[in-house]
Amino acid sequence: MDGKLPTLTDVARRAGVSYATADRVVNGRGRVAEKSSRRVLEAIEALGYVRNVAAANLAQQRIYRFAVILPDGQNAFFARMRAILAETRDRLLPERFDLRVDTVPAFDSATLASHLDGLADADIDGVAVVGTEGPEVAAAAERLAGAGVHLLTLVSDMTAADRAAYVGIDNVVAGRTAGRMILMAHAGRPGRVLPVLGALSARDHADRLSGLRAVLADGPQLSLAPEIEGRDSSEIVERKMRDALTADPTITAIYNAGAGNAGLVRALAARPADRPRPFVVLHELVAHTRAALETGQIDMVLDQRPEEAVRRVVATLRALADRRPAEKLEPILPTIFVKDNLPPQPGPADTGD
Amino acid sequence: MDGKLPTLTDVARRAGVSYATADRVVNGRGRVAEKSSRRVLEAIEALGYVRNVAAANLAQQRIYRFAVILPDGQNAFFARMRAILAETRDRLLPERFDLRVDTVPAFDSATLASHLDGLADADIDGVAVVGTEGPEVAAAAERLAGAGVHLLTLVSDMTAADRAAYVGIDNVVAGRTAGRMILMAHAGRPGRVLPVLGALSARDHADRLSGLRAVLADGPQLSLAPEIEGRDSSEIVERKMRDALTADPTITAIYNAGAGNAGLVRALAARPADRPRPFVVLHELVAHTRAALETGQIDMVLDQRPEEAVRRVVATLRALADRRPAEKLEPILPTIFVKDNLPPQPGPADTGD
DNA sequence: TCATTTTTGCAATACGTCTATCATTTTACT
DNA sequence: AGTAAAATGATAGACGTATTGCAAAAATGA
Repeated sequence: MDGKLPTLTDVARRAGVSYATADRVVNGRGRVAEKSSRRVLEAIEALGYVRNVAAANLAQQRIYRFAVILPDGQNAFFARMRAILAETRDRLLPERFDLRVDTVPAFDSATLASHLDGLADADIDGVAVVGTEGPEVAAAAERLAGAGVHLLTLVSDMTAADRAAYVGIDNVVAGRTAGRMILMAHAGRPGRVLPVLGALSARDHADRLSGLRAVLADGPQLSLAPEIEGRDSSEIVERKMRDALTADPTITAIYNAGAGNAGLVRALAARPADRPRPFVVLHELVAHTRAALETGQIDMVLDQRPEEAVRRVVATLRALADRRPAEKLEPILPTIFVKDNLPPQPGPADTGD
Repeated sequence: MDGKLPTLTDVARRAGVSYATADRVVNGRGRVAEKSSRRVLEAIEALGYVRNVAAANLAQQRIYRFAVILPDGQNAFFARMRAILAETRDRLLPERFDLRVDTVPAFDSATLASHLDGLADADIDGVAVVGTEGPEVAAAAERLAGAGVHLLTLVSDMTAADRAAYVGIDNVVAGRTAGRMILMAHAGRPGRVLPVLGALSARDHADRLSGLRAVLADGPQLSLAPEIEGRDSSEIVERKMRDALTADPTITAIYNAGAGNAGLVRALAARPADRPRPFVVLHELVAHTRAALETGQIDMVLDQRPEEAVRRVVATLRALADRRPAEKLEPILPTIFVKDNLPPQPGPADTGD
């Protein structure tokens, strides 16, 4: 490890070929005899040559152009995601990343599709989109792929579409984890679990619920109440939750696979004073779920770590743009928050490198 | 975002000064009139200039030379850490990172100190070391700082030393989290918690234990058994654990803040058949803790995410080497594993970018 | 105003890779 | 052997920044 690292010129000299030939080999331009190719590869091996990406990027005037498309609205989770993206954008500017963040109306697959079409002409290398089902979107995704633009799904996957990878948590696993925690919290005693979700048609919510069910089968002393569909709206969740708690006084645990948690907490606070509070598991650490944890109104929050998701989006899109093999993308593991391991700030801030 | 980004030449032209003057401003070389400096900064602002790090690194032939020092031994956790470091090293090679991983005898502060002294002469930019207390180490750390080498502590902090940052989990929080889980698993019923640690003199273990104690105070129905000192050895842990379980049949939960988990599981398996298994919380997801989770011999594993630690070490050392402000380093949040959210492979593999 | 100091401009070289062109050599095939 | 095709060599400019030495200009002070 003394002085300097070998350059491609060193490799060429050692292989007994010209720089041009060595370059043809390492950049796979073809038109190289098998014998020369082998000698170059041997020289690379022997010298421990590694391509200098700084020099390469400079020579190519490489600019990575990526876009992330998020649904609009006042959703606290996506607000957090947006903040993380803004920070990531600034951090990556000096390395010639052009990371734009676009917003489209939520659940509007037609608008999303036309927005994707717009990106195909914008000289973009890769796109990450929060998956929305729909034939228009699938068709737009296919057109994108045709235009050489790489596509990832973020947070929520979509089925048919031609996406390179999904970046997000495994929602079945998340539901199973919630179920395991609820099971533990009953310590073998009987109980009744009330599931809440946004809509049964939302894939991620349905997955979480099925994970919950699978694990609760381990504890026959636990029964499941009929699920509440809250449309991710605080008002609807609050009203339906009040009704459910009144109708069924035996409920010992609540799992909300969706949003609308502010209403859930309000309904809980309004329960009869003599009734013990059920064990409550929610998703996403944002201002109000954090507050509810701190004050002991709920017990646990599963957080899908948007920082990690953003980091993986950038890493994966970059790998795809470089035609490198993208790293294996295992699902992100949700972080489990209780009142005792809350990070200093509203949301956890991971570092990136 | 059409064509190309502004260069420092563009900035100079716009500011009405020469390239040399603009360069003096951005690189703080002094000898620039206040007026010129202001005009350059305005031009930078107006054009949105960002320094091209690829070009800069190329021109400077920058090589980041970092070293990580790990304790030797067959410890499964550090074996995992070593594997992650090896992978990180390969991944960073093309970006001109020279990341070496050294091994020193565990708990041998004299050898560690002399090893650190060796690094001071090795033209190294930064070092991360698993903290070991001791005046020799503190003195060596000071000499390192004097030689302009940045020092981080990793996994385990050390008190007096002159380190730039600590990268690792907050062990008090980890203990509190374990305590909260144990509390939940008792669901209000009485119980007795048996704490295990390597040694009371180990700072991280002691911190975890104090966190546990703090939270268990919330549940007056839970009492604490006298802690076992297992020296992180499976044999010692097994023997003492057998004795403790025999002596005190009322134990309902076990928390091992240290290592030696293989012995712990063996002792558990040897308990009288009629005795219900206590609720068990351990640290670090490695092959045998994972297996014990899967087979239902234990309930929960707190993992300190060595991948994240390695990523932060690299990011922080790089920032320090570049004389950039290092990002705020919040403690790493341990991941909570139960049998339902285990990653596909032996250890969780996060991606880095 | 003159001497001195400070500030600025100019020019050149280097970093390692990419890209392209053109001439030359080697190989393959009839 | 002769021709076509394939492979190789030589070379040069570009990318944006760092770094340096030296000359020229401007500001400062007496």
